[in-house]
Amino acid sequence: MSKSYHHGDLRNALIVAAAQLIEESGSPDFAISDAAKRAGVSAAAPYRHFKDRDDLLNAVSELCFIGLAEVTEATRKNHPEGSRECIIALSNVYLDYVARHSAFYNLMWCAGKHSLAEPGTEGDQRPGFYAFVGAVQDWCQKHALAGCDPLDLAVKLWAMAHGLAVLKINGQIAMFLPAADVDDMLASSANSFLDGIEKHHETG
Amino acid sequence: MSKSYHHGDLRNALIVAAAQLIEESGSPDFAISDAAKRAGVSAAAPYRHFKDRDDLLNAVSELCFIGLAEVTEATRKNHPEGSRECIIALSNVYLDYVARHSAFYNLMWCAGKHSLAEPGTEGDQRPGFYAFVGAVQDWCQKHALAGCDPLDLAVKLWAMAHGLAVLKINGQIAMFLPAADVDDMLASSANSFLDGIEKHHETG
DNA sequence: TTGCCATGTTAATCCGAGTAACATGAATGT
DNA sequence: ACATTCATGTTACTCGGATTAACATGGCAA
Repeated sequence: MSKSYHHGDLRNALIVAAAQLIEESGSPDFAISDAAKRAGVSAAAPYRHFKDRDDLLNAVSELCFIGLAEVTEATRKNHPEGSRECIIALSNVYLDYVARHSAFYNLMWCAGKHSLAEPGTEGDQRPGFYAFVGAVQDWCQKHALAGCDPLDLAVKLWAMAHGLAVLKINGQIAMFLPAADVDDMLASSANSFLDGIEKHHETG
Repeated sequence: MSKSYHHGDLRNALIVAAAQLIEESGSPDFAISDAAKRAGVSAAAPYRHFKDRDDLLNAVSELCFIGLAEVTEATRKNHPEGSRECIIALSNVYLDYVARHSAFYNLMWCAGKHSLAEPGTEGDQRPGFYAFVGAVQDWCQKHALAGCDPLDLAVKLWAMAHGLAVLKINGQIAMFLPAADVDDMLASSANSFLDGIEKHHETG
């Protein structure tokens, strides 16, 4: 029989269903009961696998972070170590990922909504970022910029990509610069920034 | 009598009550009925002034944007025209405003939650940003950087400030750089960026 | 004064989150 | 094979809060 009393993989089915509903509606305000229906179970079943709504949302969020880590790490491998190109590529991949998953933006980043997973735990959100840190570290070493902190630099570049992503998602870029290519903006932002860093180390 | 059947200024009272509840709880998930209670009216009264929950939330959001525009414009007036200092100060004021109103962050910026007001209408969110654009424009002229688009530059700097604000609000900065001063990070980010722009115009 | 109608009120309805009590069946030990 | 157990589902609630319907008040204009 195709439908047994026990689902078998309901937890994951619910996460997928929730993700689909979020993507389809463009907002995280779906009904648990709809996710349950889509997974073919009753409205109460989800509570066997998730404490409450936020718990399910967190699981979806983790999925997103895993996806982000994957593309980020893959990108780093495909670019020369220590190259500025690698840093820019990572920034753009980040921007694209965030923009393409804009419906999940609130889940992933919005203030205090969902608890950040603790470092070292399954949902640790840092792996994706550490590809970034590594690339910046390589670049610093290659360019003999011993004085600068790669972590600090990485966070600044990250903020740059993130800021553009948010403004893009919210339509602010389109409002002020209708013809702009956000990828280009990010690349030139990062380039100017890195130029500035290099300049500082040449003259200072 | 102090309490008449008709409130007299219920619309504004509700906006204020909602803003208070959001600030007190740190999240925009307050109950309409609580806002009504605080304004001293019944739970259904708000619907005479707001179509639905989102409509009230939008009104609160507009209030925030007005506040942002005020501090931004004031800051611009208090700094030398065309100075880099003015640009940095504006960036920091922006960062501070967003961080101090983090409970309102979702209302103001989060993806598609609330419609952006149309240009020229009462809730037009651009005035605050145009102080920024103006400062960047002054700087470009003063430094004879004729080739660069001030609007483009302004958006990039804005994204920088915004990105750091988001990462700060969400605790990401604290996670990766526990000792960091985000204001300093923003200032040095913007300085490196502007250094890079200048360098480009010197050499290119 | 008389009536209008914007603004309030009370009393529903509806929807969706979460819980309680019961049901099923896969796995496990005898 | 058979009985027991417990994770996982089910149905049938409760509850809060958004929204609406029908009625009430009173400021204001003709």
